[in-house]
Amino acid sequence: MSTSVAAANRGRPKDPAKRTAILDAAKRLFLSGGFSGTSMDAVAKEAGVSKLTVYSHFSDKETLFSAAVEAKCHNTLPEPLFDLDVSIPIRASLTRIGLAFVELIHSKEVVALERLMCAMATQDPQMSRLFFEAGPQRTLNAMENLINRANEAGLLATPDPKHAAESFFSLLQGCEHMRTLIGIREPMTAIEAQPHVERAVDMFLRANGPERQD
Amino acid sequence: MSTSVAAANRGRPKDPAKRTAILDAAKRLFLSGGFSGTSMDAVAKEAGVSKLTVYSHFSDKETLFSAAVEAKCHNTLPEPLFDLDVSIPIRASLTRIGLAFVELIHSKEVVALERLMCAMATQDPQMSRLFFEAGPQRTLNAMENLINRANEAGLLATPDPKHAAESFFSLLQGCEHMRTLIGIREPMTAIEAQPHVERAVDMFLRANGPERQD
DNA sequence: GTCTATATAGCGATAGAC
DNA sequence: GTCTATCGCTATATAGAC
Repeated sequence: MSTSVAAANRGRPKDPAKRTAILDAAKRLFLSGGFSGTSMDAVAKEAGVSKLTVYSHFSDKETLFSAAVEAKCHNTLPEPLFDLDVSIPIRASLTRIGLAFVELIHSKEVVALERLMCAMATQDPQMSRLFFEAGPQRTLNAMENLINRANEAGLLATPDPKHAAESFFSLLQGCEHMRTLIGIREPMTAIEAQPHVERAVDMFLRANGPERQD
Repeated sequence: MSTSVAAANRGRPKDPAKRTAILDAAKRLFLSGGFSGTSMDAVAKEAGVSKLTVYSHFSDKETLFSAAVEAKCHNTLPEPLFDLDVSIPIRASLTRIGLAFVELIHSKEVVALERLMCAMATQDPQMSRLFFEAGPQRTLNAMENLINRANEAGLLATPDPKHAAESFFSLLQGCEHMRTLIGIREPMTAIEAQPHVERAVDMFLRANGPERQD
């Protein structure tokens, strides 16, 4: 009642540039240091503002964390990648998607985000849900649609497109991605990715190619 | 020089039961709360001893953490599981391994450990290395050996046993394991695991079965 | 008596809230 | 910038084994 809209806009307006600077700083620090490993002091310092300014834009640490993570969750493969071109071999289409996927999941940003989501599992699974639906789930859906269209075009003969999409990305992840996640190897380079993707596509086509024997 | 063996054993001996209690408490708390999320006070309380007792057994927090993690790292599948029985169909052998693997990686203990290793990636990758070599790497090696023996027995025709082993476990992990890791679904039940494993074995045999066409 | 494990209390540093 | 809670860690004191 007492806090009317008019009252809320009184006084010196908040600087949107500072809000952006705070959010950017929070994104960097939370992603690399996690929730408890990042202090509000550090965020303020990184953003070049006072701690009070941080609290004036974001009521508490949890709110700032949520805002930072949400802004980082939209890591997906470009949609045009999943536009099926029936005039080129399906193997080429799958290889192109595979290479882009491997590059994505080995990017510094996605690796850091996945690590953070593992940490959030025991604290706030709602945040993980947000991430998964904004990122991986969209990619899975796009792949399933592509498989359906390839089936209709006779390029594939996949009995179960949903599980086929999951198996394709599982193969692309492989064991190397887990090694990268836990920090015992560097992210895959493009040179390393090529044969890895070819093996995954090979296996996928053996199970789902048009010449498959049932 | 001055601290001889005789001198070290003089006086009131440390209670081994308390050391065990401290380690057990540390294992529980560190695995669920992580390093910075677990206080030495909490460990002392959980173990039912004073904080100084904790420090008398483990010189500092890092040492206690290492001891707790090392004690938890030996999660592997039983070795007899990988003894190839050439008298039963290879599909049955693979299914048995697959079910055990899925059950293992969806166990509370392993999920918590993997989450912890993700958090350690940015802090102490040496710990992750320890975990991977004590656990997953052993399983990968055992599988590679089994594939080699199956090849010799004519049960499989796998051109690249090492990569085949990795692809097998990648398929078994699937997307559901990532969902479990980030906390957006419950671990897979045995009922759910059965068809999942069958699909993975199907795909593996299509690529590596003796009747494969090159 | 001598040595050491354990307990209580508290130091210094740092975090988050305001 | 101030306040308070809490962290890792420790100085002092007590209890127990030889």
